[in-house]
Amino acid sequence: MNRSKRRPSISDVARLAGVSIGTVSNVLNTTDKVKPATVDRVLQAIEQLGFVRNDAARQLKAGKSQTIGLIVPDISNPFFTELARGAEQLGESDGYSVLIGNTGHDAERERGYFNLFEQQRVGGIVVSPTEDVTEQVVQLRKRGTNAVLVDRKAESNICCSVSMDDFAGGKLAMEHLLEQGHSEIIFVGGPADFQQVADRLAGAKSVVKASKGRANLKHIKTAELTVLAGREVGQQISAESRKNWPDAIFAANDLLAVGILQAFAFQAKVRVPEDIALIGYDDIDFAETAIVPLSSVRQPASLLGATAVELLVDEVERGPAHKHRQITFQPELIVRESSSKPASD
Amino acid sequence: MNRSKRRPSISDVARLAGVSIGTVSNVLNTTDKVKPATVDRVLQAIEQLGFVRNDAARQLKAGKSQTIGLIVPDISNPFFTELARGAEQLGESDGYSVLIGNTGHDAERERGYFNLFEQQRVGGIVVSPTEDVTEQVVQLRKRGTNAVLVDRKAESNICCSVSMDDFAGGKLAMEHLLEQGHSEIIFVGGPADFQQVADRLAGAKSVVKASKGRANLKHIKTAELTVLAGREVGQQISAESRKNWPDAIFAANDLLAVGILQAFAFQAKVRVPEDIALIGYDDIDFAETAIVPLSSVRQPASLLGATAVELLVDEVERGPAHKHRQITFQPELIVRESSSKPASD
DNA sequence: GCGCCAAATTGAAGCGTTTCAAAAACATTA
DNA sequence: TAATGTTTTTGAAACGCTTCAATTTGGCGC
Repeated sequence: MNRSKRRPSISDVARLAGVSIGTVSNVLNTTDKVKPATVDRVLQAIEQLGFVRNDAARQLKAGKSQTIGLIVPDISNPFFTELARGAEQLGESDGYSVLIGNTGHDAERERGYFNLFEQQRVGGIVVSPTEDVTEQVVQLRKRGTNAVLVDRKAESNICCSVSMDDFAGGKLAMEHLLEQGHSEIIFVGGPADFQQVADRLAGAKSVVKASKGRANLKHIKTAELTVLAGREVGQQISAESRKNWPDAIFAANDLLAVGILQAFAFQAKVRVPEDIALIGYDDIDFAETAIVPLSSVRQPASLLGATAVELLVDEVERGPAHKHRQITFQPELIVRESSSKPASD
Repeated sequence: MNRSKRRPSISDVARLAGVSIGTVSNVLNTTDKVKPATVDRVLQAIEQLGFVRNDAARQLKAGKSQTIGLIVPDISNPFFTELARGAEQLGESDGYSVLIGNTGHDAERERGYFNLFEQQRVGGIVVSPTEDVTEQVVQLRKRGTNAVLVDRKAESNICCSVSMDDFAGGKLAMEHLLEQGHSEIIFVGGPADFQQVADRLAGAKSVVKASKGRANLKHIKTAELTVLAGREVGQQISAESRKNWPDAIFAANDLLAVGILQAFAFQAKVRVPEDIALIGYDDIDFAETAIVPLSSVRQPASLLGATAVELLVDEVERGPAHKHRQITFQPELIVRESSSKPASD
């Protein structure tokens, strides 16, 4: 109707209902100390005026908001979509909304979201960091905003963190490949300064070392952890003459593995697993339904997100009684067809 | 340090810098009417105290926030991820942050986000609706919050909308399949009450009708538009005896098409496009890199999102001068291998 | 030193809530 | 009826910011 008019406030409601603003506030917050008849009158006035509570004012008074900021490097990666879902679910059950900030691996944008969330006085921040955020977290905390690291281990005493044991995951995948009788193996992944990638590679290397020459590991670096990057590597490998093919490929994540799979399938030259075995990492939903069901190292992404939020909420609500914890989950090997021992060979 | 202490406010800064709070505010808002020396002093005080502006207070005063709420039914669908990206980019260039609410096709959650966003006094709401939101939008608008529909056409006069011509898209795909010489065609998709799906099917049907008996269209309904649902349909079709196979399949979106493709490839029975041609819808990034590059009907998802935000911002900023518009984009046929005419046949 | 103008700074009002001590209304008992 | 206890209601004081009319300061010409 009259779009220019001020939106009705709590005091407009009070006036119309013939009560004080304190009473309206009590009704809004469902305090049980208001007489039912009064409640009705107030609700009616609210309805009539189309009153909607102003969250900014509420927050200003409260000093804190029932919101958690989640910063992730790449929301289009199913691992993070899943992680976010876990965070949202646990947040909701504790009465928090989760706001997602997507950085695209850009440190600048990461800092932008730290700022935005701090200005909004979110209850706390969960971050899967792109760059080293230790200093930022320390500062943030000094100013009174809590933070929890996810998918990255924190230096203890700084803050809580929920991470995966990527080194163990790398070992798991590599040991599996060796057990299957493979010895010439290629690790595909990058950039090298992604901690997770580096750890997985290190885990794999440790197995090679322990095998005392029974296995050999090469590393093909990629600029990204995407399907497209995987596809390029796959084409590159299948273009080699057959004798240069590895026995197996360990991809740093499932997106890469899927890309490799696509390249192989498209050219119909390399058969998986008969010619080259393949294992990925993350066990995204898509792995199971890939053209050849993909072996992978499962990370409980949803649980990671949920646990991070849980720790954060604990910190926010228990205050000084809270103690920082570094939780590390162990990954789990999921064997599917892409890395199975050739049946008849 | 002392985490219990109140966070510093603008007046703490003012006191330390020896100026009035008005001046501090001017510095924060980079008004040019402050002497450089004063600016320095204030900035130093801000630094020293670790002051961070309280956004709630700022918003309360302003009455509006520089935020736009975006409500989508399924953020894990690349179409919506892309749409959101477009919305974010345009929003950012106009100085708005975009908050994303994911409903999972749940009308209850959709209403929840409407409420949340309204309480937060967002600048406006962009929604790709799950249920009919006409009434909600009308109410919202009456109370002073603007909204724009995306991927769904609005009844004119209600609000702006940015949609795709799904009927035309359905025609496009179908005409292409007929041109390739196919006549027995299956449309895969559902639920039937998704407007987009219904429109695409209607478009396809209109072509069949115009063909005067040259073509025949069946409909296999699915409960979701996911890879998994597609896979099931694919298995079902390939399980049929060869003579019951259709010439071509038109999938209501690319996720379904990819699932179908997977089922066919896995069982190595049906060849695409030699045995059955396949076309999807959306042209998600993944379509091009699918195991058989997937023909599709391109929707400029990013542009949809950006345009919706553009209309919303126009409405918010120009107020009464704004006129509602219903923008409809035309989809574009993208022919790839999955539907090409068999080379030698 | 004076007057004048522009530039810089001030400070109080107000945004819409929540909170909480105090007041009012009502109920119960002596 | 008065005294007492209990349930409701009240209303003013924050919360931390922006705004803007009013005031102060500083520069300049005379």
